[in-house]
Amino acid sequence: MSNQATTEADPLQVAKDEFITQWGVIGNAWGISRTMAQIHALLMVSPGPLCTDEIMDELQISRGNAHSNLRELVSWGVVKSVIKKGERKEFFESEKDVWKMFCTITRERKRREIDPALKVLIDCVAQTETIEYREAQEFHEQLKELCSFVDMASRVMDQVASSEESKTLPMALNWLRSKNVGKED
Amino acid sequence: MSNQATTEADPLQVAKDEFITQWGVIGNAWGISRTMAQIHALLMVSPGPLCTDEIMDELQISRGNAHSNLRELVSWGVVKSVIKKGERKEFFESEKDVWKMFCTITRERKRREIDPALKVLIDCVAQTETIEYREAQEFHEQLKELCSFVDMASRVMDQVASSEESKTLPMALNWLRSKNVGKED
DNA sequence: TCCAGTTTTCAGTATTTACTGAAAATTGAA
DNA sequence: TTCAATTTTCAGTAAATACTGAAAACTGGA
Repeated sequence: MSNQATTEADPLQVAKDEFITQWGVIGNAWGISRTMAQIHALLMVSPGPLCTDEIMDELQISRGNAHSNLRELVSWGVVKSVIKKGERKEFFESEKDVWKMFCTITRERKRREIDPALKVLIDCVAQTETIEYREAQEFHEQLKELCSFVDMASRVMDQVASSEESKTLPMALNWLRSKNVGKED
Repeated sequence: MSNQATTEADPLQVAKDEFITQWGVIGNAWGISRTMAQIHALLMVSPGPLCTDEIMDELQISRGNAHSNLRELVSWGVVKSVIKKGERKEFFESEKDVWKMFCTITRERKRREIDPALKVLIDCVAQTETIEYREAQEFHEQLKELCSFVDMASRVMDQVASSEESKTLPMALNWLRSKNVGKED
């Protein structure tokens, strides 16, 4: 069950391993492949950049697997490749600022998941624009609501992703609270 | 490729089929099984509740498949089972208010995805509390930041889920815009 | 109690996704 | 240009997930 090549009982190493393993489980529950989440976790808690072989060794995975998941992480923008001078091989390092990481992921999810959905919905709305019997109009209304909701969500994500301050989240929380007073169940 | 049992060229039916198919594709991109998303779409655009057989027939899927995906949708809270008087079988109907649907899903995702993640992080933080050399402290700091971020996100989701007004999203958009003035790239 | 209608379960199978390991391609130093 | 280091690709395989269909369990009326 262990992901480690080392068998030592260094408490720091143990804690890191535990974190990496659990982050993999979480990632999996979020629809991210276990390995990708583990690589991300490993890079997040490593003091410096790591090369492919170190990652392969640490997580006991093949070169191909490490390679493709690293590329995927880079394409999401949460991991950057760095070249150390004198060294020929590529090293990888994770963004460590949680808020920046969140903004990057938000931007990317919007682009990959929300935008295409919106496009589909707009097409469907257009298709039913001209049909006039009653059931068609109900359908058309339902789609329009979905559409404007997704559109709104898309705009919110744009704004979130471009607000560079990590204070935004706590402030949003207060703002929401103030709008929800007396609504506890 | 068609999901339909009927072959008619009714433009409304065509548009609905298109929507159902596409919603399946979208759901898939979001980590929801294609079939589950399709059943949800079908119920969203049906004028009244449908029974299992109607769904099986419409989407050309087996009873077992329809059954388990319907249970899953019910457990998410986005579909309700209704019993028509006189009829012995169960019917299913989707929540149609988009904002309510969003709140329900937010609540559920928080419970299933955020809460367990937070628990794991808190455990890891506790484990590294007492180790004192420098690298351990960096790791500990990194975890604490992650932890407080996820905790904050969790609270935001709570608030969003309990704000019953569909106006909340547009208002949030304005609020974010006002905080982001002059930040366009 | 019996039974037809209906829901639930689940072993077997199909489909999709993830991973391996080795061969091919690329790179840059000499 | 050569060559060793490194990255990339990809056919084959393993693992995970989704689905089927039929049998078993349940339900309420007669």
